[in-house]
Formats: sequence, C-alpha cells, structure tokens
Amino acid sequence: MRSRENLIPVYYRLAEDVKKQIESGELKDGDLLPTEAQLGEKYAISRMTVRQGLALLAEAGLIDTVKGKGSFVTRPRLNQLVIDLKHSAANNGQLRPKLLAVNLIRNNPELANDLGFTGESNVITVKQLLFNESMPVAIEEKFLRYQKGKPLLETQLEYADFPELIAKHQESVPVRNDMVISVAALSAEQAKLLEADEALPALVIKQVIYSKDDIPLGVSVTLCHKDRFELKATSYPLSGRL
Amino acid sequence: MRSRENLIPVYYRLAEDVKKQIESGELKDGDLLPTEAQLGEKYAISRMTVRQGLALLAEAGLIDTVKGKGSFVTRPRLNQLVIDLKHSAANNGQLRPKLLAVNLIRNNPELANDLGFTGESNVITVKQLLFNESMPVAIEEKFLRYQKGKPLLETQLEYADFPELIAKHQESVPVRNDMVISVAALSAEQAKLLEADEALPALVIKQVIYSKDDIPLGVSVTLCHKDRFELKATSYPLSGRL
DNA sequence: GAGTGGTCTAGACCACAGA
DNA sequence: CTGTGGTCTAGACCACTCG
Repeated sequence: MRSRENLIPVYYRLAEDVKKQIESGELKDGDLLPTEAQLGEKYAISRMTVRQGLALLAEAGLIDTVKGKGSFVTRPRLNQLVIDLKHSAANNGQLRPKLLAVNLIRNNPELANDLGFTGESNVITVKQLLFNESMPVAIEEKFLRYQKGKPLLETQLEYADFPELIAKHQESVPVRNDMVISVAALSAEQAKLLEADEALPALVIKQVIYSKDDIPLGVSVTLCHKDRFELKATSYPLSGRL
Repeated sequence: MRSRENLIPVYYRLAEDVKKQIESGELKDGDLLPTEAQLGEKYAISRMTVRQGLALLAEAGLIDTVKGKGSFVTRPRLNQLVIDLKHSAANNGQLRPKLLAVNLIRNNPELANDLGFTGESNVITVKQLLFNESMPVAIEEKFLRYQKGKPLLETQLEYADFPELIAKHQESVPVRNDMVISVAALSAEQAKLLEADEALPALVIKQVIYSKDDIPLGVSVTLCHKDRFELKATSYPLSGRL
C-alpha cells in the first residue's frame, strides 16, 4: 500500500529503513533479519512487496538471503571496487584525442597471435595521444581484428571509447572487458610524445575485449603519465539506487 | 509454471533466452523487446514472472527498462570494470604477510589531518610486507583512527584484509572504499624491503574507507613491485547469476 | 485516448533447513 | 514435523509516453 504523503514505493522505504539500521550499527554483521512474513506484517504489506525491498538490499550487498534460513546482515562488499572508465576520464578533465596513426597490418600472424587473434592475420592498429587542456596525458594504442565491410569512420576513431569502437567495427557482440593494470618506464619515443623525461614511470592499462565465445575482439594499451592521470575506483557506485 | 524436466525457474529461462539473442546479434543495441504482456503470453507465464526475468537482464546491464515505453537492448557496460581484491590477491598467488611494525602515534594533528581524521590526533599505523612463495611483493601501510577499547588482535593484524580490519577496530560501520591507483619510484628504504633496485617504478594503491557520514575511518597505501604483482579487473563478475 | 511499465495484493505450492 | 525463503498466479490500480 503506497502512502499518500510520500510518493516513494513502500518496498523502497523498507529497504532504506533496514539500510539505516545496518549503517548505524543497530543491526550487526551476521544478524538475522525478521522473516519476510514478519516484515510484511510490520509494514502492512504483502510478502511479494517485502521481497522486492529485500532484493534491493541483497543487490547492494547489505544482506545475504538463504533459502530455508532467512536473511542475514553482511558487511558491504568493500573488496569489490568499480572503475568507471567514462567517469574516470571526466575526473581527469575531459580528454581531447589526437590521432597519430591508423594502420592495416597485413599478413603478420605473429602479431595476430600475440594479441590472441586466432584465425586472423590482418590487424588494424589505431594510435592516439590524449590531451588535457594543455599537456599530453596518455598514449593509447588499439588493436582490432580486421573486419571486411566495416570501415572505421573518422568520428568513431577519434571520440568513441574503446568498447564502443569494438562494437561498431566487429560482427561479434562484445560481452566482456578484462583489464590488467601495471607499470612501465617510458621509452625515448614515448617520453617525447608525452613531453616527459625518458624512463619516467608510467601507468599501463591493458584492456582485452572478448565475444561470448571468449574470442578476443580487440586489445587496447594505454600509457598514462604518472603525474597527469589517476585511475579511480569505488565500492559504492550504486548512486541513487538505495 | 515450472517445467518438470528442468528444475531452473521459468523467469531464468526467459532471461537466458533474451541474453542469447543479444549475444548472437539477433537483438541489437537499441532494439525494443516485446512488451511484458507479450512475453508473458509467449512463455505462458504471468506478468510478474516476466518482470522477474527482465530484472535479471537489467541488473546485468543488458537491457534498459523505461516506464511507459518498454525495455530496450543496451550494450553491456564494458566501461565498468570490477576489481576483486580478495580474488586479485589469489591470482597473484596467496600472499603471506609479515608484520614489520605497529605504532600508536600520539598527538600528531598534522598526520591526522593529512589522513582526513578530523577531531582525532592519535593514529595507529600498521606496516606489513607481503610475500609470495619466495619474494617480497608489496609493502602495505595502514592508518587507523585510534579507537579506545578496541584492541588490535595479532591474528587480525596479520591476516584480516583492510576493510575487515577497519570493521573490527572502528565503532562506525564502514560503508565505502575509494581507491586511487598511481605510480611512484621506490625510495632506497622501500627498495631494500622489496629486494629491488632503488628508483624502480612501483604500483601505488591507495584506499580510503569511509563511514556513512563520509568520515574517513582508515587509509591504506600499498606499494607493489612492478614485476611481481598485477592488478586485474573485469566487466563480467556476475559469475553464475545469468 | 490507448499502451506501456511500476507497484501491490492475497493467495498458492514448492524446496530446503533444522529440531 | 514446522518454519523459512523461492517461485508463480491472476488479477488490480497507478504514472508515464505518445499520438
């Protein structure tokens, strides 16, 4: 039953109430919540509506529901952090891309093999330099399977983010993006592009995008200037969900 | 209605069907799904059950449901990558901790202020060295608000992960973990601890754990040897959910 | 206005946990 | 066995979108 004064759904109210009890310490890690029937009685709502509220809490990682036993309070998953690449770029100020080179590398099975592009020996490479207001921030190099009849449009090359570029240029649907974050020292050439000293430490972000059959569709390697770029992550990306 | 042959719920079958259609390209980005009523008719199930299936797809980021319009296919969120710290440590082989120092630093408002510990001038520091089978991998230094009557137990110090340590030693409930990933060169002292060359580039992982009022409860800074540790993230951590 | 998803009900039967 | 959550129904009314 929706109260007339407040337009927010009842199940949402219930979820917020429980959330507050958890965050205030009133409900501690491992505690058992009232049963769904009890909660339904307390809020004067049907059991399905209670379950809708509990689903929100489970999604946020605040409770763990076990069949036949009940719903237990769990510590929020602070060990799972989310990197939002779109937002991350914005945090570092909107980055302006400058296209350095686009190449179609034919008949280079070694390169294709290195990238995991089995059954394909033609590879497209896209090299870009990313700027903030005044300085070069990162060098991004992308590798894609060559796909007949799917031209790379100028606007896509410059402004599309990597997953979007893959989606536009590959037949297969991209379903997974794996990332490895590491560190390297800049080569002379890289240092020159970034207007930095040679051998300066740099953040290396490697992404591999896969299709549903675990076939790599594209690889991206980004070298970031250590003082001009920070990679951020948070355990609490649920925004207004709860 | 649950079919007798297969024990999986109907709403799950529906979600998997739609997922397959999206991954095969049969349903493309932006396409409109059949209405909930139509799907209910097709699968001979009630509308609430259809909605349960669509909720799974929405959670996985495969569809976007809009009131009054319908459910649209969206590209999976490949720009949102999840770092699983617990799993990440396992990927790099189980890390064995060695406690270097625990200190209670009294009356150092500058340090407390740097850490964001407003209204607190006593800070506990915990310094650890993390090993794989044979070599030192990382130096981790943790900073906690001093909390009266909450002693740091030996076992917690050594084996608890950072969010767990905070939860055990702070009155306030930790609700958010923000991370910044950057790069630094090793100092002479740090290089010696890691059995590495001075000025070697290293990965720096800084975590700040907050309470619900955005009060920092603890800070952790981890320096990782560039060749012995990799930080991984993936856009597809949903495991067996769909 | 007609059509859509959002919320909610008051039941039902099932599978699982535990005494 | 009782109590729990998991699934599912066949309705209902609402708020929103669009023609």
